[in-house]
Amino acid sequence: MVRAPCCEKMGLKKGPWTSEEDQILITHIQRFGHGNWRALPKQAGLLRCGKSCRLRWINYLRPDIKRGNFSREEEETIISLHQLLGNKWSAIASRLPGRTDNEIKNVWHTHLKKRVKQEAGQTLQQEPKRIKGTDQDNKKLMNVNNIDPVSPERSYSSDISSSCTELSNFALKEQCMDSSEEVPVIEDSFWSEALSMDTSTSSTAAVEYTPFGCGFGFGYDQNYITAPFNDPFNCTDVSYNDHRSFWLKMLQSGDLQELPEI
DNA sequence: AAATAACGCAACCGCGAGCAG
DNA sequence: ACTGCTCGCGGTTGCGTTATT
Repeated sequence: MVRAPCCEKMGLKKGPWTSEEDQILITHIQRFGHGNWRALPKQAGLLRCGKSCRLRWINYLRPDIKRGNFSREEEETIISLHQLLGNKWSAIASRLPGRTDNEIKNVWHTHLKKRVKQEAGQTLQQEPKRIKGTDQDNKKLMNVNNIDPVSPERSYSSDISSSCTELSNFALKEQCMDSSEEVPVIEDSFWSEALSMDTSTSSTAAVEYTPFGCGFGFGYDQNYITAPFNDPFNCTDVSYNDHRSFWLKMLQSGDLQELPEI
C-alpha cells in the first residue's frame, strides 16, 4: 500500500496552531461536526492535514477538556490504572473524564513514572503481585466469557466494571494456568484492613485488595467494589460485605477453578 | 546577567485495526 | 480474499519556559 504524502509535500502547514486556525476549526466542527477528518481541513479552509486537525480538536479544543493540573486523586487513579493496564493511555483516559490520552501520557512520563519508581524503591518488599497478560490474551479471554472490550461510549461506572472484568480475567487465567498454586488462607487482618479503608472519596482506585492479592477496585459511598477473579456481581454497586460473603462461600466450597453462576 | 540544563507539553510520525468496495 | 482508505493509538520529537550555575 502506498502511504499518502506527508503534509509538507502537500503544501500543508505543520507546527503550532494559531488562534485563527483554532477558531476556524471550532466553528467548522460546531456547525458541521467531524464525520471525515481527512476531508475536514479542505471543507473548513484550513491548510492542515486531517490528522493534525483531529489531534488539535481531541487534545486541546474539545469543549469538555478539563484544563489545569492533575489532582492528587487523578494522579493516584492514573498510577493504579497504569499498574493494571500498562501504557494503554486511551483506556486510562476513558476513565478520567475531561483528560486526554496525550495529557495523561505526558504527566506519566514527566511526573508519575519517577514517583512510582521512588515509591517502589521505598516499599519494594510490599510490592503487590502484578497482573500479567497481553492484548491477545485479553481479547481471547473476553471472547470466551462473552465480555465486550472497553468502549469509550460506556458510562463511567461501566468503565469501572470493564476494568474489573479485564483484571479479573487476567487473574483467572493466571490462577487456572498455575494449578500448583494453592488457595491462600484469608487472615483476619485482611478483612479488618479492607473494611477500615477510607472508601468515602469518589473513585479512589485500589489494586490488590482481595483475599488473593490480585483484585482491583474503586471505593465510594462506603462501599467497595472489587473484582477478584471472575466477579459474580459484575461490579455493580454492592457492599463490601456482599463480596466478603461470596468469597468466603467460594473458599468453603474449595473449588475456585469452576466459578459458580450467580 | 548570560549561558546552559532540565522540564513540560503540544504536535508529529508510523503502525495496525477496521471497514467498504 | 484483496486492496485502499480512514481513524485511533502509542512512541517520539522539538520548542518554549523555567531553573540552575
